[in-house]
Amino acid sequence: MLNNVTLTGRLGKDVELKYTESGLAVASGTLAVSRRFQTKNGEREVDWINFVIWRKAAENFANFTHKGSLVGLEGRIQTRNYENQEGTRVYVTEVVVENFSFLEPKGAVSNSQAQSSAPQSTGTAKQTNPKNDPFANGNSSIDISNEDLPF
Amino acid sequence: MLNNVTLTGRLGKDVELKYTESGLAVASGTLAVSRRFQTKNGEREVDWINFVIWRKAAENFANFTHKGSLVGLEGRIQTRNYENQEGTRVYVTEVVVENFSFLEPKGAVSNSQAQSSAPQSTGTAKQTNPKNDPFANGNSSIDISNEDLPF
Amino acid sequence: MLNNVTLTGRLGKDVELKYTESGLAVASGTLAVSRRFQTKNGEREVDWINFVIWRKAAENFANFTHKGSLVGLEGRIQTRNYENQEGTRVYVTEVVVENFSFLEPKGAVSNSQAQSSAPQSTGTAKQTNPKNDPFANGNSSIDISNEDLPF
Amino acid sequence: MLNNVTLTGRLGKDVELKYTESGLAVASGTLAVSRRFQTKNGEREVDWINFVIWRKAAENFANFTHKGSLVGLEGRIQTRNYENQEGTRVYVTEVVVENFSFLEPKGAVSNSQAQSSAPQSTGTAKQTNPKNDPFANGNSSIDISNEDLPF
DNA sequence: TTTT
DNA sequence: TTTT
Repeated sequence: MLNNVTLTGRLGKDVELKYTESGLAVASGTLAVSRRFQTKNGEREVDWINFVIWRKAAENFANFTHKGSLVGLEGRIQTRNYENQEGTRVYVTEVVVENFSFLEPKGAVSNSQAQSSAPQSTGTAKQTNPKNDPFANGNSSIDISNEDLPF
Repeated sequence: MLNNVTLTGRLGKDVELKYTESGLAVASGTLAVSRRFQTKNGEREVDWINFVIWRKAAENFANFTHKGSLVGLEGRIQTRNYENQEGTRVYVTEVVVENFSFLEPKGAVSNSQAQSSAPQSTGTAKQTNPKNDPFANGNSSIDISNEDLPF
Repeated sequence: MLNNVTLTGRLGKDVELKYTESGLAVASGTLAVSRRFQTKNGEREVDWINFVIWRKAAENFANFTHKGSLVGLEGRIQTRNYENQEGTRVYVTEVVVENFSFLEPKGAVSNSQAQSSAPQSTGTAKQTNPKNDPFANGNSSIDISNEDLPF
Repeated sequence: MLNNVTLTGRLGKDVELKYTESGLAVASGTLAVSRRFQTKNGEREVDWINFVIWRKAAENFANFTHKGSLVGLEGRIQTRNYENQEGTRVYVTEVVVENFSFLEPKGAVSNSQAQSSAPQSTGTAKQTNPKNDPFANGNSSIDISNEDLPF
């Protein structure tokens, strides 16, 4: 069945990069997407949309974004559920990202490198220190060979 | 910001039609969208995606669909949260439908009218008894004047 | 950059299956998508959208659809231009399909097999004779291994 | 039927703002959307996608964008055809924009005001001289009342 | 809590 | 638990 989502927005915080036991990279984050219409009182509400990215793309995304980054995401809606510690079932809806696009003007990202502190195993993103951002205003797949792509 | 969703799938149950205190119609339902890829064991997983439809379109949708109907939905992802009876915050992600399309072959819907039992105030959909489905394989907005459209 | 299209509609004619010199399968077709809104005179206009599908998916699509088939398509818009015989530049806009979904009820496709006449080289689709349609109301990727997928 | 397009890209030139005889504003333009994948020779191709925007939104869009602006567009694919001066039929595929989003960082637009030269009747956009861009990184509908919206 |  |  068709299942297609396209979003632009800003990262609510740094993306979180983890690895599954089998070694697969997964980045998870939440995107702030402000609504088209203002409320009567002139405010603009925001939808906070959770997403995940798999494999090599997860690492790329983590390395070139940070809290506040403006990005575009394409993917599909996924639902899952699990039992939490209290024994109640929790329902999760999130976007599985299949393509992304960096929408920041060139240079904007490098500024943010300072706040990167290279955490380890379960850590937040930013393990590497890209000097320049080749993706700025560009696309997601530069230098990503076909084998690397999870989709 | 851009926020766009397109889905096809089957209704997990009859849509639920309610009215706000101010008299606005709202239909809510959940769509079963089977995934593109099978699991290793040859099964096909399903995403259960919640959605809401507002105003006149809600009534139209409720009147011409039922549990199992094949439909297409267009809209945007919305998130909201509230505190439940136990005092814990519940996070909801759902699709606000802005357009829909009936994908059933003509005649398929009328068969289902038998199982309709016309509940009242808070009730599930199917308040009316359409003899034929003018929307079958067609579109959502037949006979819907501009004033009626919530979008 | 983001570039996402989702469509449902009916095939204006049988899809045309060809092979590139390097042996790649390409299916091309046109989808009739009826518009949401009627004109003042109560008619519903149709957009005729050209599309192409590559590789194994092209063959699957060709084998399981025919003129009139109700399908869902996901992909991206592509533009290209070439010089025709008269030396004037022709601009083409088409959808490159990355995923599709058969929306016909089960059995609907087999009826159409009769009109299939298995043409050769440049020919229209339908080279094989599927008895049943395993995809009906299902998805595009049954029995398609990862190697086969063009996306 | 479903017909949904989402794009991000840069305007190939200033949008062209015209008025129909009945006084409806129409903006037309073309968006450069660079492709996800590079060619073997390391280049990134671009799709040049034509679009139109109607009514008040057309004027807003024209006033706050210029050649090179980074924007997001949502809408649907439309096809039409007409006979040109030479008597040959021309087929047009374009995106009818139903929502848009400015993705430029704040301030970026005002820089471009200098190159605006406010043409008249058939002219290119930029009739007004917005000092600030209230839409920067924001949304399309600020200060647009419901009556103004073409969708 | 789910559909074919 | 949030972004500009």
